[in-house]
Amino acid sequence: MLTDRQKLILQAIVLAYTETGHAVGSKKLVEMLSISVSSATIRNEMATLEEIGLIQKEHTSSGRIPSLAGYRYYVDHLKHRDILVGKNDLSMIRQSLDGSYAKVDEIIANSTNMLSELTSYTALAIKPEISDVRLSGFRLVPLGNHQVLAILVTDSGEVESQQFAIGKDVSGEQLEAIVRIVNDQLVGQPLRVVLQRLLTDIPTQITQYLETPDGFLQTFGQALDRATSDQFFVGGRLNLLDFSSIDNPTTIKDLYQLLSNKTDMHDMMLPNQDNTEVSVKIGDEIANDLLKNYSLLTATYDVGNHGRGMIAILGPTRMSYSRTIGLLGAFKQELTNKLINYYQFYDE
Amino acid sequence: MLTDRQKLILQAIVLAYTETGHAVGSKKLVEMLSISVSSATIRNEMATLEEIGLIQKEHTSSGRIPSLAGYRYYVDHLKHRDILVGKNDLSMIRQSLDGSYAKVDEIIANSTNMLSELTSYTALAIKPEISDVRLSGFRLVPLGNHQVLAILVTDSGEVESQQFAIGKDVSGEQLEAIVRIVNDQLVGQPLRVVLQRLLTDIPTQITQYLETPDGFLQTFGQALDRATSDQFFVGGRLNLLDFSSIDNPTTIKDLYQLLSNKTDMHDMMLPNQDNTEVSVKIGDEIANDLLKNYSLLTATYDVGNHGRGMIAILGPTRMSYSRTIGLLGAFKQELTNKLINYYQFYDE
DNA sequence: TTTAGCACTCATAACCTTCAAGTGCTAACA
DNA sequence: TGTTAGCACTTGAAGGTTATGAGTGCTAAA
Repeated sequence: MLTDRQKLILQAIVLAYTETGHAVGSKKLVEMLSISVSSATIRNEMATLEEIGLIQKEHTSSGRIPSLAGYRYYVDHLKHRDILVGKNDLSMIRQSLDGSYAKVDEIIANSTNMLSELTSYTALAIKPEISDVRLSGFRLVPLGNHQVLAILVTDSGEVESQQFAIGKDVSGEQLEAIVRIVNDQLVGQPLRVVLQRLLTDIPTQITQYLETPDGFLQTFGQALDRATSDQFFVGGRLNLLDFSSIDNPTTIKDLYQLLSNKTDMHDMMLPNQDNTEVSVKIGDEIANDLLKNYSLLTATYDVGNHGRGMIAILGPTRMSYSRTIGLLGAFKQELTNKLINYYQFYDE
Repeated sequence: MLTDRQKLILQAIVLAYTETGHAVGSKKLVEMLSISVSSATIRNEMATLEEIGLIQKEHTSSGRIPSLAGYRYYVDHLKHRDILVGKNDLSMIRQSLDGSYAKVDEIIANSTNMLSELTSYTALAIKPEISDVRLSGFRLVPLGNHQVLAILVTDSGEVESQQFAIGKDVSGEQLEAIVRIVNDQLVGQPLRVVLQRLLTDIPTQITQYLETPDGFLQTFGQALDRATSDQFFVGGRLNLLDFSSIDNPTTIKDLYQLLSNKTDMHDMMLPNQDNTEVSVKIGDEIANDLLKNYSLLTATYDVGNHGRGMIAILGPTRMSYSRTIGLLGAFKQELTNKLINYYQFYDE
């Protein structure tokens, strides 16, 4: 258990270091704290804090910087309880979410851009997901010139369309027959079942009406893929350049690679079990070696029967936790409202 | 006019510098050239070349590097006439373009990726454009839940679809009426006319059938926008990190910004008037200050009545011109074949 | 428990030295 | 006239030295 003075010192170190980026020495702390003790006393306290493992030195005679455990302690116990969100920030958030959107994708994509701009870090988002999305509609629209547009609708409200080419001797009746097959057997099924049957029994059925069903099946598969997996958004990738050590360009490339991999990121973003509004993972708490110098803040938003999604901020371990946590929390709130509002229109 | 020996020396300097990145001295040149003159003679020749402005020093006592004019001279007069394209490269190109594609976009996007991988530079591409694309088809497909999918088809074969929401009291007849308006008045018109009328007389007509036509008009506009402007592809953006001076992260950000601006890039890519298969712009020949340390190679491909497009490579001025020009030329050829083949299917 | 005092450590920057690569010039040579 | 050897000179890069300042840990006294 830390004494009050030790807490004060740790807090000051975190604040000063995240702001300036320089290690903090005992004299600086005396100035900052307006506490009436000498620097020697502070030094003694710092020695204790270092022993506990909450702060560390960059080299023998340097000032102290927070250790990962130090950040953790700060986030858990020392940051301001009622986190302040600047009025400016809040109105920016509201303004950016205002306006009419045709797709959820737009709202989410816009959110990542906004979040990354507000924080100068990198923002991630995952669309609202419900556990068992089902295929709720299917159309084939002939466009002329042997082109057909396939349209998939899911019960989560997603619409995916993709064109494909058919042989010139394919008639409208044949297309209708295919639509009937899909409607009878696949509509109403969970997407994963649809995906599976697309690989097993459906092809043979289609073959009766379409000599070369590959184009159609591929199209269908791709659209399905998009409907299930294209739910991951990244904003402000370039901000990585600002806060990553650029010495090694391979690392940056690897990072970019990582950021485009939905499944990896999804796993990493799963929140801690601590029931806080914003989950904070610091350094090696993130399950990926590439990110051991980063922190990941995640907030889960809930839009009722339309599922839950996540928004997250990826920044350096020495990020401004108070501000960023506050911002993410506020954004989550506004986004939730916006989405509920958006869906209301379709739900009646 | 350069003597043969001067040409030889300039060529050697360009080759050595583009390969190693180090300035080339007189002794190195003696080794490379297996010419039976002394380094002093070479030095004299180099002094002449510098006077002419084809090579330059990095500092008083350094070896020489090509000046922009030097690269230009090399490209115009010294590079191998029959540029070699490695068998490996060629088969890679063919392989990457092989396979079936549902959209031209996929072919082009894939091409930029391939080109950037093969060259380790950044690749750009513009889809085939015809001067006067017309709207050739329009549909509205109700999807249930107050959602409607608008589908636009152009006579260049583009298909764009976008969903939008309608009030719950809108009937099928109303939608049909709208389709009729569009079919009667807009289908067959050039896109720019469509775009214009969308801002003038169409809204009033739509209002007769739709109380709040904003959603529809916005959707239509967006889809049109995409059909006309979403034709620009970039591959291997990250390669910029390898060959740009990373000292200044702002510059990298600015570059990225620039690369996402279609119109700017389009203008820069316009080929020189020299009737070569691959147009080469070196350093300040590119009409943008940000790119004054880069070279831009452009090849125009022609797919008959489906228009022309461009593919391009953006790399450092000290790029390997022979190889890259060869590669881009070969790629252009293969891409043309592939596209002709692709369109043939629809043209009959 | 707190503090003043002090010896010690280390990163950083400034300065110097050395080294290798390269140049330009001159004078001699074919 | 073109070529060459020779040489003094320049320069960036690498390595070494030194001074400086910010900081530490420890000791002994208050």
